[in-house]
Amino acid sequence: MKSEAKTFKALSDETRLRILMLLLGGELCVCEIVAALELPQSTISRHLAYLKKAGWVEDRKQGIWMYYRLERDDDKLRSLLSELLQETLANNPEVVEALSRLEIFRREHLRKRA
Amino acid sequence: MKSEAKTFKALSDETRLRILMLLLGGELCVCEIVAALELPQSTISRHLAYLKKAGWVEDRKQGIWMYYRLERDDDKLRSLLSELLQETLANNPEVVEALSRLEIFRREHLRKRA
DNA sequence: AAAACATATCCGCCTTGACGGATGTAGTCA
DNA sequence: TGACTACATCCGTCAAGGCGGATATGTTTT
Repeated sequence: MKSEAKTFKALSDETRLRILMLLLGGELCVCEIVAALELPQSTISRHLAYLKKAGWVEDRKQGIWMYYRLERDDDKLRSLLSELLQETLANNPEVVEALSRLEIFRREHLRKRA
Repeated sequence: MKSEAKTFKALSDETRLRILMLLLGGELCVCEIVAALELPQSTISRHLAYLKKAGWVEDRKQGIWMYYRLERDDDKLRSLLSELLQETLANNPEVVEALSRLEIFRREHLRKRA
């Protein structure tokens, strides 16, 4: 029961919810999340570390960048919650806005990277 | 988005998860929850107040007793989460044990009340 | 080597909330 | 009225975790 509480706790912060909503769209590096959410880099890194420790995300280093994506294991609670988040928050204005800022950022940085 | 975070935060504590699992079975008074979970009354009352403030439960006073039940409004997130909890934790050993202690307590206090 | 960038972590500060014994407040019953 | 029960709240204590500027580390580019 402790692990379930921990899983929910990861969702108990607004910033982390937004990060997860972004990651539902696929892998992102830290600077993309920073741009999309307009928050200090240290804040984003801290929350990503939290999400990783809680088992929600995994990371991958590539050159300068650290990419984060949703963890794809067989944890039942987390997969159900992912669906539920998609269902409930996909059209949330704050999420939509963040996704739009993400697109703008990507266009500006016209994929110099791989 | 803040309210969603708050909804999840209510689920981020083991004791509150157990209380909610008990309430999925129907209305309960505080002393029944205390008996089922074997925790100090002040602890249970505190968590119930938290759950009420977070919109998860509502209460009803009857004589000496204070009855709590799951809130039945049309909050989509909460109703989905209730189903999910039922699905995920109904067979959890700690929950099953608590339910059994609840039954014993009820038999001992052979419903003097209405 | 130096400059520029991406990221993680450190730091001090502050708020939230968990704990449970003790106390206050009603309601009930004799 | 007095005793008993159910419950909420107060209290002091403590740990977790939020914030963001500053700093350290590592990578790439020139």
